[in-house]
Formats: sequence, structure tokens, C-alpha cells
Amino acid sequence: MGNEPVRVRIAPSPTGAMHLGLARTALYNYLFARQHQGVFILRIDDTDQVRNQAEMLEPILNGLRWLGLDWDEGPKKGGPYEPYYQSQRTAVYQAAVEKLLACGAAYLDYASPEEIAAEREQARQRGETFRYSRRWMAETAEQKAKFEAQGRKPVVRLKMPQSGTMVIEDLIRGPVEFDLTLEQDHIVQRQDGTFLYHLTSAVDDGEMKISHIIRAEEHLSNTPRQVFILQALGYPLPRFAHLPFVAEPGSKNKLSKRRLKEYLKRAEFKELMTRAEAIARRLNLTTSPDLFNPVVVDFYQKTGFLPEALINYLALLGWALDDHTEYFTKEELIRSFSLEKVNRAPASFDPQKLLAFQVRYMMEQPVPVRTELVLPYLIKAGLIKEPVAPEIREMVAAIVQAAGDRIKVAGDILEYEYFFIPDEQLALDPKAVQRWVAPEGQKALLAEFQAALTEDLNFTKPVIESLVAQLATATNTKPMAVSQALRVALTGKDYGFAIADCVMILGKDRVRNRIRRALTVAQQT
RNA sequence: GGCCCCAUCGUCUAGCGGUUUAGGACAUCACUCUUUCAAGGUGAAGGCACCGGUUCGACUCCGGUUGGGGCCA
Repeated sequence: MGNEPVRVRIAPSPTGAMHLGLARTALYNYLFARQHQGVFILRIDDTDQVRNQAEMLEPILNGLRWLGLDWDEGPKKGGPYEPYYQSQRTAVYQAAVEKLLACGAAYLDYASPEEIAAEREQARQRGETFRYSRRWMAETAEQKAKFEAQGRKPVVRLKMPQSGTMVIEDLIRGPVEFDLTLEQDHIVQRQDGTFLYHLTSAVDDGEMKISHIIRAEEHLSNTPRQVFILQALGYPLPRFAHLPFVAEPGSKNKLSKRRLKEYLKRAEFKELMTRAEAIARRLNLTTSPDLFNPVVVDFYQKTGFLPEALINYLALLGWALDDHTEYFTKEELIRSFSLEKVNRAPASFDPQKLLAFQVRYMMEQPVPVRTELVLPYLIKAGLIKEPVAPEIREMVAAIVQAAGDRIKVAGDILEYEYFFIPDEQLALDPKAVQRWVAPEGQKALLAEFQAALTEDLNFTKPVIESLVAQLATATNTKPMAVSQALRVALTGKDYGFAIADCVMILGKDRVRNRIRRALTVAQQT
């Protein structure tokens, strides 16, 4: 293969969602292409002719763009081998089938499904592996005429070699041997003229001069017949690399969108989902498994993950450079990636580890960047207005700063909606009020703090901190009593970040309002 | 059912015959720090599926068993 340019591809079907497994396959293809200054192709396997083609494809295009896995040839990009939609390539497939027929690599078969089934049943009874007898094969005009006179309609079958072995040199698995006597004469074109996957896939790979086929292991068993097609058609053979599955948590099953409910029984999935649902609720997003599913890339985009974090995590799901390097920029991945180091065993998806990567990437962003990431969520939730006023932006930045890594994904900002809602609408947790505000001593503390907030008070964080401390010593209570009373009054909750930060974020007036209101509420209970 | 693939801590993995009392990361647990909640710091627990063989020596090589997965039916 030496000097052949590297051309790789992914060939997804427009399914309306971008599965994580596809994302990882895309990533590995992308990395391999970039590393070799090659071409990354996106070809759409839409032979099933779904309705709303464009709509069903959009999530995949969007997912690839969001992840920064730009394709060089394909939809919206064009390229020298257009079209990149299989539904528009029937002429190519027809020509390929005719060539296969002409060279004897395929034949017209006039058997009825019942006849095939009968043969299969006989083989089964004899305890043999079924292999079609080719009894209704027609290779000459006379045979054709004879069968057609009987009213039969043909399909096109591959005329697979009936002896020998085929060895696929897989770049990840090494040599894989197949016994050709066990291969079936698979149909490549149905009676209605439509083409089967193996045909379209192999023909396109040949036509598009794909040099390396990097795809999921589910295709490994199908490789011999694709190789047969490729060879019969005279295309140079690409190299193959079969990737292990992205598996579901706790098993080696392929991760599936449909089994979300089961995954949610696991703590690590549940935690992620709870976090995401809190965001979705405030954004009024539907949380049906079809539209909001952690198995799908879109989910992470919606909740405010950084694409870099997903990329990094996905890269390590089935590949490792060495025993210690965990954090890679995309450039580093392009430099270090190698198919030889891809694992052979399925790797199960762990949302917790993904989240750990996310936190790391998030915290690497300086506050102004995190602030910008977070603003769209506040706007979408209707907590702030567009355009964002400078003082609001400043306040958000202060929240982001104070929250630190409590804001793990951008959508987590919505946890702090209490800073944005009007003082009189703040929801106070009754239990928290009961404990930290209602007792006489606690009320007195709040009143004292209120009194200390004079007009001329130098309103800075250190001043607030010492105010809290002084108040505690003066009243002979623990600082915690003061800070918790304030916290509940100001945020409605008994947990959150440093109390001086809360005070500073709200500002003197709002702090006064909220203390006053908390005292009133406490009075009523 | 036939064929193919796979098998190191709960999870992702390093390990490509001796450097290994099997290393790291996430998660877990304990302790610590702490003005709540997080975070931080320190530490702990936890694994080579099994059985044979090859070899002076196997996590590493070979065979088998078991288990898991895929493809074709």
C-alpha cells in the first residue's frame, strides 16, 4: 500500500441520532486520516429510503461538526466521487452487478424462497451446513429462457468460490482466516432491482478508492464476501481494521439507545441522567429517550459538555498510548494515534469517567470562557435577557468563579437560578428555614447582620468574611450558625458555595431584601 | 446450529517471557482539611476466567475448557 493516499470513510445510515459508537468510529477514522494527511469521507448509507431523509441525517452532520470531526468529502462538501448518498448511486451499482455477472463472479438465480428454504431444511436434516446447490442458477441465455418460461424471476447472487480459505490481514486483529466452503452465495440484487448492503458498500469503497476500512467488528464476518466483490471488480484491496464495540456498562453488549432504561439502574448512569434532567427541566426540553439519551452525542451538546472532553474520553475507549498519558488535545491524538494500539476487546462506556474528563476540561477554561459557555443556558431558561447587560455578565462571571468545579457541564449554571430570580420569588426550603432561620438565636443573628450592612459599609469579600466571624464570636456561636442562616436566607438552600461569595454576588440591596423576607417567612412558620 | 472475534482491579487500560510484591486513571472506602455543599490532601481496598503444555522462567507463547460478543442462518 506504501504510496497510496490514505482515504478513509464512515458510512452511517440516517437514523435520526448520532450514537456514541459511531462517534468513536468517526473519531478513529478522522485521526487516522489526519495523521496520514489523508482524506476523511462521509458517505450516507440511505438505501433504505427513509422519509425525511434530511431531517434524519441532520443529527449526524451536527454531531460530527460539534465534535470537530470535519469530513473532507461528502454531504454539503462534495468531492470527486459524488454523489455521496447511496440512494443516488444506483447506476453505479447496476453497472457493478452487470460486470460481476459478465465475469462470472455472480449469477442470476431463479430459485423461489420456498425452494431455498427446502434445501436449507434438507441440509439441516442431514446435519450439514447449508450451501445453495445452484440448481436454479442461469448462466446461459437458454437457461434463462427456460426459467423465465416457468414464470420465475431472478435475483443476482455472488458466485463464491467453493473451496479454499481467505485470510484477512486485519490491522487490529492480525490474520483472520475464513473457510470459503462455508460461505454462502449471497444475494447482491433483489428481484425488485434493489441492491444489498455488501454490494453497495464494497462497490463504493472501491469506487471511492478507500485505502483503509476502519469500522466496527460486527462487519468482520462479512468481510470475505466484500473482498470477493472488490477483487472480482478489479479494485485494489483496502486494508481492514475492525474496531471493538463500544459496549454497554457492565456487559459486552453493544451499547444501545433502546436499552437506556436498564442502564439507568446503574448508579453511574443515573447520576449523569439526574444532572442532565435537572438541566432539561429548566430548559423545558423533552426528556424522552428518543431525544434525550446519553447514548447519543446530541445529549452532551444539549447539556453543555465540551466536545474536547468527549473526544478525549472516546479516544481512550478502546485505545491507549501508554500506561500514563490520559489527556490529549486533538492535535496530540492525531500525532499519537495508531491502529496497532487499538484494543481488541469491547470497551464499556462509563459516564462517570466521561464526566471526570469533562470536569478537567471545564476547569481548564478561564472564567471568562466558562462564563460565555454558561450564558446561553441562562438565556434559554429565561433567567437573563439578551443582549446580556455588562453588569449581568459580571455577576454571572462571579457565580462561575465562586462555583468552581460545581459547574461541571455548562448547563449546571441553572442550579444557581436562585441568584437570578426576583428576591420576593425566592423559594425557601422549609426544612432549611426551620433549622437555620426560625430559631430565635438565628433570627437575631440575621437581624444583627442586617444592621451591620450600613450604607457606608465597605462592601468587599474580606469585610463580609470578618463580619461573619465577628458576629459569631460576639454572640458566642459557631461561624457555621451565621453562615448557614445567611445561606438559607439568601439562596433558600442550606448548601452552596462560600457565604461571602453569595453575599457579594447578590449585592447589598438584594441581601437586605432577602434577609428581610426570610425573617418574615420564618415568622409565619 | 455453523463460522468468526474476544477475555488483566467494578470500569477504561499499561504489560508485547525474567526490570512486576502486576503500573496508572475513573469509581469506591477511610482519614484529613473545612463556615454548609463541593473541591483539595493522604492513604486503603480491589485484577491476570480455568486447565494443560512449551520454557530454567509465564499475565505475556501454544492447545483446550468455560464465559461473553458478532455474523450467517
